[in-house]
Amino acid sequence: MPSFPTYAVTVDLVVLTVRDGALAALLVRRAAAPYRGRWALPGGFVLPDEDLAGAAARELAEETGLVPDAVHLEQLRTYGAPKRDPRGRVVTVAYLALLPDLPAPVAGTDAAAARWWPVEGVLGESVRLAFDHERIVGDGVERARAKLEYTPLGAAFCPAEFTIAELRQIYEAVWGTTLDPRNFHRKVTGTPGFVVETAGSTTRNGGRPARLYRRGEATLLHPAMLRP
Amino acid sequence: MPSFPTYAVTVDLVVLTVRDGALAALLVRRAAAPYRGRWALPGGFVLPDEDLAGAAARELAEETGLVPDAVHLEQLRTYGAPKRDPRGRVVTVAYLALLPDLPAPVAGTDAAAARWWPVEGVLGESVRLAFDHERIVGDGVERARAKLEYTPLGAAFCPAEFTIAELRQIYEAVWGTTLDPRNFHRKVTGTPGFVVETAGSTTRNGGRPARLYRRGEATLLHPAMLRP
DNA sequence: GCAAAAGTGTTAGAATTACACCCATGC
DNA sequence: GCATGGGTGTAATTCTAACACTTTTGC
Repeated sequence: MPSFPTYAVTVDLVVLTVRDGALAALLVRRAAAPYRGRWALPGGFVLPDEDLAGAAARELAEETGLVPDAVHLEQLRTYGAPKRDPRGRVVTVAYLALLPDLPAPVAGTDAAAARWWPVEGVLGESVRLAFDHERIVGDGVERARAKLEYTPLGAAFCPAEFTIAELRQIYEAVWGTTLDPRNFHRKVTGTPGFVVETAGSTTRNGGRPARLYRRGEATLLHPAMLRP
Repeated sequence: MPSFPTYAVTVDLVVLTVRDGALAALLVRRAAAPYRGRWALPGGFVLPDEDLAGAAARELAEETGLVPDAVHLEQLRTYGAPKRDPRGRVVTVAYLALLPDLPAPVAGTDAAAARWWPVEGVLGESVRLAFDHERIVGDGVERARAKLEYTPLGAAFCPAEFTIAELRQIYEAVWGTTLDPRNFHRKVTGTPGFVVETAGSTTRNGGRPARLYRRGEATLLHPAMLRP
């Protein structure tokens, strides 16, 4: 094997949830240079005997206290432009995590300053991120929006039991649209494996009691639910 | 910045074309250990001042002589399991390239032994690849199959001018199915921006002359063309 | 003329859309 | 009773699937 250049390899996490009717990303404030004081994606170096998904799961657990089974975590894309980190050549493998709105917002151990930011602000002008993280967030959001079309992943944003209207509000927040409640209900309940009816019901949203559902086993939607 | 582990970073290419009615991948025979003599994906180290897509384009040009504009090249996925390369920790960023069937099959400069292999054999038992390359090929093939559904990328496998029937044969080869020629024709010509009619026609496939088309400007198909 | 492939027409079914309307609760 | 949201019915429309049929070439 000839000599070859070496690189630092990190994982960065685009952690998304729906809070207050809006899609939000988890960001941490950088305590050290470069970009000291700027908001950035949570992440860190890949350890020597850890695989990439394992590093992503570890970082997510450190930031949120969540066990990997409870969340959806998938590889997003890898970023490796030569000048993306002023300290040297750093290649980062970005992962996308989709979470229910957490009761204890951020139970991080090493995140003194971590909070949820609406993605509208992050992708607009109101929050400036470190490194190329705004682009990574943008790619993560677009992946999430696309996946809601052809997978049942919208339920990953919901707690264990949820109503169809709550699921619909997830779609509306992620896509930034409104959906017909009646057609949405039929589409979701009529797609085998999308959701499973439970015994319970709730009136937490007012009006007639709504049935509670759990996530189903399906991984793909046929046919897809297209954005309007 | 604390101390951190460093890694070798490579790009590996899943280069696909359709030859003799079958989807085929470009593989090179390894001249050195490990896996000496085994077939593997073309690829190599990312140079210090090169970005990832640039490294992929350079490797592709070295193997095929093709300029980047003429081919479709996209990032596929990154593989970084600790033991995937016995020489040490190597993270590889896989790229997917889609090419027309080349007249001069492999005009590689540094590929003494390079050839096209039908993916059926690569993903079956008849060819054993080095490293985790079989899995990478599998991921690339699945990406290509999926993308034909919702993008006009099938045309990336065709020469500059092609008939609708030739495009249909691409789909049939990639998906391993048969498609109704009449409905396919209507779907392709009826989707704005998928293909653009040219002045020419050809009888190279026998029968009534077929109009020749070029790739259109569209990047997404609405509605998608689903696999049967 | 005949074979072969290109391309058009037509019809039945499936899925989406847009609403009207009824249901079951809290107050 | 009445407001509120949950859920079903139904018709118009669009998209797909299946296949009969016509067109234009080579031989």
